[in-house]
Amino acid sequence: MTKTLNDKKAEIFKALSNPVRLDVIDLLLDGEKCVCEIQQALKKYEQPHISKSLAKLKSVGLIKDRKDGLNVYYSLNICCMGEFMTCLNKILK
Amino acid sequence: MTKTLNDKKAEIFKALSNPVRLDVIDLLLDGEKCVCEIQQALKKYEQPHISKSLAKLKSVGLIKDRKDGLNVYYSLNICCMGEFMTCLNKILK
DNA sequence: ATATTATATTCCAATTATGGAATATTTACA
DNA sequence: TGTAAATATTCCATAATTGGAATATAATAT
Repeated sequence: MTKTLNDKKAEIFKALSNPVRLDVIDLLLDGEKCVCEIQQALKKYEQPHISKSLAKLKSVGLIKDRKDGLNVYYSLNICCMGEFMTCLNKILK
Repeated sequence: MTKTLNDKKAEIFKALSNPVRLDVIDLLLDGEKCVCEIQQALKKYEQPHISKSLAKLKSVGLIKDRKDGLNVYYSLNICCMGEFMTCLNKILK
C-alpha cells in the first residue's frame, strides 16, 4: 500500500514522540553536535539508546549526519523545528 | 514520577503520530467543525474511531470542544499548528 | 416515557514501540 | 597487524498503541 502524505507526517511525529529523542532535538536546535557531545550532555541515557534515537530521527529526515574521522556529527534537517518547539514551550509553560 | 517538559511534548507528538488524527487536524485547520461534519468528510473511518481520535487530540490540549444541543463542535487549540504543517508539507512534497 | 440522533466508551486481539544488555562496526594510530 | 575509541546494530522481554465490534450516554422531540 502506498503511503499518503499524512502517513509520512505521522512517521515524523512518531519519531518526535519520545522524551529522549526530544532531548536530542533540543541539543541540535543549538547547532551541529557530534555524538560524543550529545552523550556528554545526556549522560543519563545509555550510549546505544542515544545511538538508536539518532537513527530514528535520521530515518524520517528530521536530522542529517556527517562523518569526520571517528566522529559523526548530527544536525537538524528541517528549518521550522525551532519555531514549533518555542510555540509548544509557551503553551506548556 | 513527575513529568518533564519533554515528557509532555512527547505526548503531544504522540497524539499527532497517526494518519487519522492528522486527517482530523487538516479539517480543523479550516475552522471549527462538528463531529458530524468530520465524519462526513472522513467516511472511510468508523464513527467510534473518529470519536476516539478526537478524544486523544483533546486529551493533550491540541483541540477543544463546545457542545450545542446534540452536536459537539471541535476546533484547534494551538495557533502554530498550521505553520508547522505547511512546513512539513513543503519538505514532503 | 420512549424513540431517535449524535457522540463517546469499553473490550479485546494483533501489532508496534521501548530500552537494557550484549555485540558489532568503523576509523585512526602505534 | 593489533588495539583503542567512537558509534551502530541486534536480540529480547515488557509495555503501549491500534482499530474493529459492541455497547453506552446525552440531548431532543414526539
